[in-house]
Amino acid sequence: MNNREVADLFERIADMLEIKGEIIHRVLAYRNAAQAIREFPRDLRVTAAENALETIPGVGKIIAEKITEILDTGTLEFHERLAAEVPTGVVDILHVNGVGPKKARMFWQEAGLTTLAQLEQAAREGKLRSLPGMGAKSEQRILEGIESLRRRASDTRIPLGIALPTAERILKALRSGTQVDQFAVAGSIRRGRPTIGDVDLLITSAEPKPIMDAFVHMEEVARILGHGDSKSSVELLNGLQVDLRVVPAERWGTALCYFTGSQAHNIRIRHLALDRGLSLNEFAFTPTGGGNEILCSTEEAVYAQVGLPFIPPELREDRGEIEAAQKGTLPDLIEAGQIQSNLHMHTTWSDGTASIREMAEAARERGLRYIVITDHSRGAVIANGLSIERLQEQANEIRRVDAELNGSIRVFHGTEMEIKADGTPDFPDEVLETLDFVVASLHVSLRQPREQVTRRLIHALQNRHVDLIGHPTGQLIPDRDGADLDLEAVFTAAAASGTAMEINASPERLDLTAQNARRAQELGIPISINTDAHSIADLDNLRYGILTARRGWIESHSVINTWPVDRFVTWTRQRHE
DNA sequence: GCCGTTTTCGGCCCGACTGTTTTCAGTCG
Repeated sequence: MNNREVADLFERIADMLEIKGEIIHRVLAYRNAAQAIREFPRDLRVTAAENALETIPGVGKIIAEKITEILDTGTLEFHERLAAEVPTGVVDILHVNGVGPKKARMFWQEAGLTTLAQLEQAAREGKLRSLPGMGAKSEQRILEGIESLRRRASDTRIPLGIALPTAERILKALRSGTQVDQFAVAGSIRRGRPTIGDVDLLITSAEPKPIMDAFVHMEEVARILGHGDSKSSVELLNGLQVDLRVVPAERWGTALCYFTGSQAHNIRIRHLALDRGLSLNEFAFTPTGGGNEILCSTEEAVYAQVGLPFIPPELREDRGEIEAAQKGTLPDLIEAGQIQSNLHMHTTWSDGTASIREMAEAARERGLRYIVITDHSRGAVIANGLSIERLQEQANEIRRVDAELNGSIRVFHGTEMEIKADGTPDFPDEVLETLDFVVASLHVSLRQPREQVTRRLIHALQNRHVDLIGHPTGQLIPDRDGADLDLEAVFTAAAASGTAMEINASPERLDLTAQNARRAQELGIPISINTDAHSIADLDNLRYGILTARRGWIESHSVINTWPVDRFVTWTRQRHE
């Protein structure tokens, strides 16, 4: 089992324990462990072999033993026992919006409902309203919840590339015609997480009521989950849940911190506040011994109150940012404005939609100084990969466009070369050495055994013509896990060869992940942030790559896209010699 | 079940909203 499957199993255990009425803190312990495992940057199997599972925060002796059992046997006896007791369908019922552990248990124990279908039928027939605390409205709510659950079952978390533009569009709509003063997208979008559970919007306004009304009556709202003066929630037609909160301007800082999270980060900040005799919530600091609230209208003021400099939202995951802030060693994070180049993009020569000239001009409009055209190589048949002959023809066109643009932006010739299933490069050395820049990527046979797929990448890294490994793991968001790679071995090879590793900015890739990129930077591996654009519009995906890099603590000195063109040319020439 | 510079016990976030309740329980974030 991989990390995600282990995490899912613990999440399931937490569900079943909660339905059983287990004390909430034991339930939360399993949920915390599941979350920690899901985000753990290393392979659990390796960590288990090192006997280091208990170094994962939230994993103690007992859960470590359970992880070991799962990894050794593929099952967990504790889970089997629970599963024999709590029907699977009751766990499904727990996931219906509006149903919590108490109701799931009541439906099961009092009404004998053990599947979603049974619950749905009972609600339709009006049989739930006789149960305590239930009425006609709750039945309706449950029916809607079941429908929503089924809608979400196909696409669980929403990619950042959908959630962020949606959030910005809603804020823009709310701001026209109403009295919105300050506004922000908070939550995991602001932290740049690759997938989003729901959208958190925060505003200040002297007159919130009309804003709330406008919000719940937007055209794209599928249903209203809540509608109050300070908080409203809706579900959009695309399944995304959006929460809108109105806060007083003088409490903007505490509220924005609180709703940006992460939860783990907030808990640490609260503890720092408690050390100073202050309790902290979304409204204010309050002296624990009594006394007046301390209000913060900015996030800077919140951090200052606990003796810290401002911590950028992308770092707020309790992954060392608080210690770094205390020591004054917060990273100087990469910013979009520092990016001078895009080293991975496609044109109509392979599977892109724009010409070389169009891509170059669009890149120039976005402030870039140089680009590399990297169409697919011949092995990528489905993507109209270039034969050696077409590659040579393309070289002529690129030289021509580069000359025509007259230095306003430089255009270089590269390839995104297949790393074939047998590990051999798709072009021979004598072809590669005619190119300015070579990206090598895995597209096929990602499900090969760990040793084999790892060997393929290492082989590519040892080719002196290869400058960059594109989207190293091959993950697709939210559907496909990356290849089962020994990334530590891959990184060791990359550090030795000086080959760059990509943070692919396409919102469906975001690969390397933030945590893997952070590790790569630690090892001194050059990082490259590229859009892998297949169209002009895709060039705007750079923002997702920047967010991911910042989440990975990436500083500008690690990113080869910040280099002026001379340095880039010198670097590639030296590598190819 | 986890955790620890108030450490081996006793905490672990709590407030808004909803629907049912006739004063509050359950859910959610």
